[in-house]
Formats: sequence, structure tokens, C-alpha cells
Amino acid sequence: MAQTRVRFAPSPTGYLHIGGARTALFNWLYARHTGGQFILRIEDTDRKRFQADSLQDILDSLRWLGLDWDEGPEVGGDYGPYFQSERLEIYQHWADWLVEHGHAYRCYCTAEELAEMREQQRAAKQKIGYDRRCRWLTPEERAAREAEGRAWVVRLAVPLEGSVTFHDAIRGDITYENALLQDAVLLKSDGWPTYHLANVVDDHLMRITHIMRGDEWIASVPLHWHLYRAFGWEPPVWAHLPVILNPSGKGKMSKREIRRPDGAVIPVYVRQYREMGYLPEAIFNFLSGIGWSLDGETEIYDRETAIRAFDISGVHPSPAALPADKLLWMNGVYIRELEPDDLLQRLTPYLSQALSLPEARLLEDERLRLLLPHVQERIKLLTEAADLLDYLYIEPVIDDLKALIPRKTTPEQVREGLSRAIQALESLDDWSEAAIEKTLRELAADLGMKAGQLFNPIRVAVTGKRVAPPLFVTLRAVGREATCRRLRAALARLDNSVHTEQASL
RNA sequence: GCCCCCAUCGUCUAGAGGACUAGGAUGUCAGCCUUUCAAGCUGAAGACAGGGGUUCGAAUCCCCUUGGGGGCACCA
Repeated sequence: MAQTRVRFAPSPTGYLHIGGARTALFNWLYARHTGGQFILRIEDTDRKRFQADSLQDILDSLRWLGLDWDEGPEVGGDYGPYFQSERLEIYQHWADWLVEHGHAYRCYCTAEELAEMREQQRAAKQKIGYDRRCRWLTPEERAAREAEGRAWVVRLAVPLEGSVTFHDAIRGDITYENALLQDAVLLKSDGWPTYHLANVVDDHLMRITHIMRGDEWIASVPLHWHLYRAFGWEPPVWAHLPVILNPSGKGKMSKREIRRPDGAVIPVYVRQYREMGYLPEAIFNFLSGIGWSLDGETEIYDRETAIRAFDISGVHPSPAALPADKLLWMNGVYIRELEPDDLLQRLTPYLSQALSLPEARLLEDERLRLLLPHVQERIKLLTEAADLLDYLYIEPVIDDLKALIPRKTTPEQVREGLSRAIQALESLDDWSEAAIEKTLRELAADLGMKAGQLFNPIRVAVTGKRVAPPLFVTLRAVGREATCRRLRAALARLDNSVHTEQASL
């Protein structure tokens, strides 16, 4: 059997969508599984919707996910060009060919005429659709219109009767009545092709063996089928992937950012996931599990494992809601599996941005390395790390003094605890975790307080947060001087508040 | 409106007529651990959309209903 050749054919009308990424991923997996080629083709025939920065985003996002292409932009290949905008003569040639062989015809209708036709159809409650008026033009009528210099499009002359049955590798046989089909436009009046023509011509010329794409394309397969037949070409294998639905399960995944009832933002572009601190390997793993599963048991697996196991026959046809909470969990799993150095490398750009610090300074900061393992098991997104580390670089602000007072603890106890902690820590010779722990535990016992009653106020005083990495390593990282300074500051605020806020405390 | 596709826990899924008392994961809840929060460990609740067939036997096959999704452009 000939080598497998699959393609991902995005349109540069927007950033790479998560659903598009899944389509690309499945194609890529199949190419790698079969040892075939994965081709990237840019379908830029819609000049109205073209967005200049989207092409770069698509390339960047695919590379970020590790979906490398064997032929396509910036890579080349033997079947180029890979931009449809550079293949216009090819489409025009084949459009002419179809007209000459009676499979297509020139239609001279203007947009106004078509609008009027639809209006009449609506009024008469007839079926809406092109009535093929130009299909039946006599040679004389045609010549007259050409002589007038009227603009024309090329339309496919679909059979009026009969039906098409084609096979879908995921869904089986699907039948459409020809009578329901439109004489679709193949070549626009500006000489550019529509999707239908360009797609069929390119897939054939590029020797594509399998078409895997979103199932919103199913309805246009009959048209393509007729095109292949008119050309006398062998159609590839079709496999229509289930669409990804919104996390709510309602409707196809939005094209733009969506918001959950609880206010959480569900990103839809790959770049948004990257910005939020998702790992590419987590996205890869996650996406592969929508509409396909490795074995029904294993959730976490690497790309080699997925490549080995992937097959079109394992793709199941039903639409799936994007399980956003599962992705978050999975990202946490991948973060926890990272080697410390790797984690630091990946974290640095996010920290640098959040804390406005140069990356170099972060990379050489030993205190960061000390805290890193503890941050690692507490974050599910790379962007969450800053909140667990910022007190290393900025003096904490305690907005709410109540945060200093644990439950079942009096302000007096806290004041006593902080005050004694300062004394004990200032005179501590050995600023190690073990020594700090021993000191503070003994102090708590001495004061007759539970560990938390003493530790929690210290945590808040030193980090400004109720939630932070474990206390002793945190104090070690922050350093004796800063620790004691912050404890004193907290104590002072507490003393100060006795007069002004006593009632509320 | 017409056409097409789809249908297992809230969600992602396993399930190719008997191995199903329907498995895994996530999420939720409870407990343990514990200096906070996580992580980890235990445990619990939670699904074959409904109705007809076919068959000795149906989550699995067929039909209908219902529900969901998609398509009907000189967009892809």
C-alpha cells in the first residue's frame, strides 16, 4: 500500500483553535503511527477574512505542541506550493477542464439576481437554493453574456437524480440524495477557488490518502465525491472527527473566549492555554483523549505511546464536551512530573512577567530552587507559581489583620507568639529548616499553643498570605533578617490596631 | 423548514450478543495525613435517553420517538 499522507489544512482567519489543534493532532498521530507524512497546507483563499498574524500563530502553536510537519510552510516539499493563494492557476486550469468536459458551467448571475431569486423562493415557500438558470443557457445566450463582458463563476453541474453513498472510516456508509445538492460555486468571479474545488484538487495533487477533519464537513462530501468522479480521480479515505463541544456540553466549542457560570475563563486558542501556563505535553495528552482513548484505563501517557496505539478505527463518532477540569488536573500531573531544573526553566518566563524581574536573576536565585519542589506540588498552572513566591521579592502587605489571628486564638496570644518568635529566631545560630522547626515547635509548646496557632500568624506575617509553601523552608528562603523584620512589622500593626480595631478583633 | 451525523456516571471514556453485580479517569462528598494550601492514601454516591422488535440471551443488532450536534454562501 502507498505511504499514508495526511494533511492539516487550516485557514489563516484566526489563531489556532483548540478544536483545530485536536484535528491536527489526530492527523499527526496517524501519520506517525503509519510512518507516513503529515502535510500542512494553508487554505488562504478567503481574502476577506484573512488575518495577517494568524498564520504565524498557527505555525507557532503547532510547533509548541510538537506537531511537526513533513511538508508545508517553512519546510517545503515535493508537492508545493503549500499556500493555496500560490496555486491559483492550478485551480483555474481544473475549473476550465471541468467546464470543457461538461461537468461544470459558467454562471453569470449577479449577487443581486441571486438575492432576488432567494426572495421569490421565500415568498413562494419554495426550496431555497440556486435554481440552475445558467446551467440551461443556450450557446447563443452564453455568447451574448460573454460579449457583454459579464463576470462569471464556475458551478458544478451535479446530477439531478440518484444518490451518493460514500464511506466514512469512523461512521460507515452515508447516503445523500443528489436532488438535495446545490450546483456549488467552484471558482469565484475574482478567479479564486472555493474550498470545494481547492480542497479536492489539492488533496489529489498532493497525494493525500486520508482526510481527517471536523465533522462539520460531512455535508460537503457528496459534492466532493462528484468532483472526484468528474475528474476521474480516486477519492481518499474520509474520516470525520467528532466536534468538540463547549465544556457545558451545549453547542460547538466557541470561536472566541468563553466564560463559565462561575466566572472562570475557558480558553479556546492554543496560545491562550500557553499563556495560562499549560504544558504542551499536557495539552497533547489531553487532546488525544477526546474522541479516542488509549485503552480505556490509562489517562497519562507520552506521545510515543499514543503514536503506537493510535488508529482511526479507535476514534468514536459522538461529539464531546471539552472536559476542562480534567485538563487542569492533567496539567498538574505533568507539572509534578517535571525535573526541578526543567520546571525552573519553564516557570521563569511566567515569573519574570508576573514579578517584573529579569529572568537571569530568577534563574540564579538559590532561594527559588529551595522553594521550587514545594511550589511544584501546589500549582496546576505555571502562572500560579508567582502567587506562592512573590514574597521573596516584595515586602508583603497584610490587607486584613484578621488573617493574623487564627481561629480559637486571641490577639493577645498572637502578639505573645510573634514577639517570642522574634526573640527566638533572632538568636538562632543555625538558620536551617530543622533548627527553625525545633525552635518554633518548642516555643509553641512553651506557650501552650497548638502548632497552627503559632505557625499560621508567622506565615501570614512573613508571606502576606494564608496559603504558602511549608513554613520552615519558607522562612529559611526568606532569610533571618527579612523574617524578623516582617514579624516586627506585623507585631507593630497588631499593637497599633489594639486601639483602633479592638472591638472588631 | 429540509438533509446528515450522534446517544454509557455531571464530564471524558472502556465496552465489537453471554466474561456487566456496566470498568477507568475527572469532578463532587466523607475520612486519614497535616503548620496553611496542595499532594498522597481510603472510601462513598453517580450512567447504558424512552419504547418496540430480533435472539435462548442485548449497553452491544434493527425500527420508532425523544434529545443533542452539524450542514443547507462567490466562508472555510
